[in-house]
Amino acid sequence: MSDTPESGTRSRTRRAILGAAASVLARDRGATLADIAEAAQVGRSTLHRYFPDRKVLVDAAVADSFRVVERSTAEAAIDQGPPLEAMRRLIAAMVDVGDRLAFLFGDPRVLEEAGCSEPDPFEPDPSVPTTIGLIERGQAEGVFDPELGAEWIQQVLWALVYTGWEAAEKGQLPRHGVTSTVIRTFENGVVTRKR
Amino acid sequence: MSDTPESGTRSRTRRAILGAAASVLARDRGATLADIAEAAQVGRSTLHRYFPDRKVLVDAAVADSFRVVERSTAEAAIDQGPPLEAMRRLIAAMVDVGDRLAFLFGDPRVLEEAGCSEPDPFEPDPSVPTTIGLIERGQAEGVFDPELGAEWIQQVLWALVYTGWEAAEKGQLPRHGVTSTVIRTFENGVVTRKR
DNA sequence: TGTTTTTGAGACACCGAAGTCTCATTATGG
DNA sequence: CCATAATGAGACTTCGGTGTCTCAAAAACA
Repeated sequence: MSDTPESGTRSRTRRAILGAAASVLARDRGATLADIAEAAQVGRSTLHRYFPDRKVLVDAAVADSFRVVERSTAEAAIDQGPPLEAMRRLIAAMVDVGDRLAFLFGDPRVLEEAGCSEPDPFEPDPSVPTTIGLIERGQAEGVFDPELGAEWIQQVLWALVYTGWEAAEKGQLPRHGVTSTVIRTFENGVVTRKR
Repeated sequence: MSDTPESGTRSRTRRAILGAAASVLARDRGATLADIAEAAQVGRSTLHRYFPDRKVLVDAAVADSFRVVERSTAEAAIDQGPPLEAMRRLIAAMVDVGDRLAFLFGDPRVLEEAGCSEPDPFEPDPSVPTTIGLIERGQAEGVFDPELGAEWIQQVLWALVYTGWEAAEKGQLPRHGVTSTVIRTFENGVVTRKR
């Protein structure tokens, strides 16, 4: 239980590896540990020194990305204000951490059950506002389509953010336009409607 | 050029392998050739007999899935009738071949450029109606949001169909409800609107 | 500067999947 | 029913990624 605070150098190296892992694996699952080490500008030995084996690394990267996404989405304060506004803030926050999200999105285990603002399949902390909560609130207020399941809407949210990130990644969409495009699509779909 | 028509048995086996490959790889890239062989109810030797190495198999499976998707979407006759109706038929057709689509969707090479009704990055056949064509027609007629890029709308289409397939796969959505849910979401997004 | 920490390069064994081959067994079709 | 086509099981080799270890160089720190 007496965890030495870890030197500044070490924690910096650790973060570099975790970030590289998320980034590389987001673009290519099945990437090699050597690939990740290279992206982190670190020797393969060093990587193994911090993370004994692949599983440990991926687990840590998942947990880390969760924290990053959580931090970002927490700032969106999705339990505050009108659901529509809150959702827009949430989408912006998600796009901001697109690569982390893409990584999590691509991981089979995480993909299973996806509560966005809660740490994994742990028991949901009632004090932390969830995406599902926001969606249900919006449905209750008649803002979000009540005929669609809340989980479905959440899946769509993830899918659209991911698609936006991917489009930007491929240069099909300008970085700065992703958020507004995703929001517009998420809210209205693709069909033109009067008012 | 003199390709022997191939015996009925052989072509049946070949199809079984290709189908199994698409199905298995859709759910798990990185699946083993042994996994695929098992799913195809075929010995690993037989698989290698038909497809010398993994690359050849995957390439063939991609091409085959393309044909399947193409066949299905061709029946939707997306160049006929009102764009909205045509799009609904297209979505239904895509959902019908969801696993093939999921397989293609998950393949890095195919994911690059995605003309849906044309055979790969080959030069587009002007006689074959494309998804992009349908979208642009819809935009011209004012049915689809003209402020969204046609490619973006296509990406969204794929993403939603994929998400729907995945939801059904996980039992989150009943099979029979996928098409209508995807259509509804695609057209209107998730926000409730007056008329 | 001297000491300790941290690192990178390389050598090595290990393991699982891929690919090759043989041979006996089972279908298929004339 | 026989000849041939097709298959499956298994033995075997190859190959690439993984994980372990050593040692000298570089960086951090006091």
